[in-house]
Amino acid sequence: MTKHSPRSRDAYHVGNLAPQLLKAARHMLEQVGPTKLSLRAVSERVGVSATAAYHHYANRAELIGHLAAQGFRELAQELPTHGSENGLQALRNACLAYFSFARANPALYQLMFGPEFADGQMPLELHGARDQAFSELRRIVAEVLELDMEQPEVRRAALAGWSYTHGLASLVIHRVLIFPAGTTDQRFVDSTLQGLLQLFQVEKGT
Amino acid sequence: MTKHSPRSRDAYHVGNLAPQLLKAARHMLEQVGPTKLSLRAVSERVGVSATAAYHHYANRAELIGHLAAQGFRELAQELPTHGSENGLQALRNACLAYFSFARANPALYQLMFGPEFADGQMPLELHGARDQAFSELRRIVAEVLELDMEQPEVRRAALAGWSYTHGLASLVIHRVLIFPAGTTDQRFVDSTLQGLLQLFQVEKGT
DNA sequence: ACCTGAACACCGTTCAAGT
DNA sequence: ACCTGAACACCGTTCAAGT
Repeated sequence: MTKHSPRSRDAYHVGNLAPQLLKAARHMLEQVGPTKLSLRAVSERVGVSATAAYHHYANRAELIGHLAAQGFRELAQELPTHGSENGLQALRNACLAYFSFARANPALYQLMFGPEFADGQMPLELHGARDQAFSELRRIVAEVLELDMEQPEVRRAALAGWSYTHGLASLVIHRVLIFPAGTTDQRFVDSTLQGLLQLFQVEKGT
Repeated sequence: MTKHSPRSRDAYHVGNLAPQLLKAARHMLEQVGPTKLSLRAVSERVGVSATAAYHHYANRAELIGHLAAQGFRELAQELPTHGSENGLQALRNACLAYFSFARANPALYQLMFGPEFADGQMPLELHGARDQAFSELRRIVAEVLELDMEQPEVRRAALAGWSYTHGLASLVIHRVLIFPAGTTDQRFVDSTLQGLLQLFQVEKGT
């Protein structure tokens, strides 16, 4: 009969709210999409008042900033191309890993590269995580080119490679390109890479 | 003294509201960004009640759908690479035109490729305009490859080229890559294209 | 046919107050 | 220190009503 008795959402406060909010947000993100993820809904899901989140995150932007940072960390982890025989293989494998990550976490990927952070303002954590992911890419490209990571050629080539892969992932995720029904990520990435090669074989001839 | 006298917003109704709303929306889009463009604000700007728009567009999605379609039409128009000496030049010029369009209309570009239309649902007009823009790209690639537009090789190559250019534009627009201060669109596109070439010169050696 | 105002169900965010 | 409820300024959208 005491006031302690749980009332279906387990009373007053929960303990470590911050990570719980993050987890709930991550889960809801893939359900409702990056633009429609609301603080109020996330709070309610955790079983806490709508304003409780503001004691752990400055605002919505900071919450989704953490989400995006998490995404970049996971992406950076999956990039390393374990056992690749040669440069071509390493590049292809990185491209494939990148593409598969985006396909597996479409809403998170949209958030990571979406307009929410297009203005300069974004959490430091996010900026760091993003740079680290790009570093991973540069490392791979440096190996392929057999140059030092800091060389400007490496930077340019990494940037170009990132553009290509990001573009492919982005177009598929936003359903601008319809991903062919009967195919695997691997086959699709390979086939499109063939297309790119063909475009440049012509260029070399001129 | 009649009721006809204009009251600063010119009385009851305006005439051709639909295009006026579109125009106002287009203008506000670049100011507030794709996610924050609101029907209410657009309506107020035109000087009309918040609900008036619903007599001309089914909902917000349809309004911004028209906006995006307009974007694809303009993009398709700017792609044709008038006088290009050879294939490489044509490709580069298309890439540059595409990139410049995105840089000149960042919010519109974000809208065109943003999550708003990632679910299957989008206006027919938008779908058509998008396909037409892609057709333009295929035509250019077909010329470069000296093949028929309908060939699957052309489709794949166009898709790859689109991915690359879209990726580059998208990363710059979302400020993932910081566009170098002292540079022009032309120099930036050329430099990055060099990077891509370098990446593939290695591949050819394997 | 075209537009308005009130209303509903949502948002993000602030602030005084409670434990 | 951590959480809540009421409140404010916004949304999209519906609906009955006005011209």
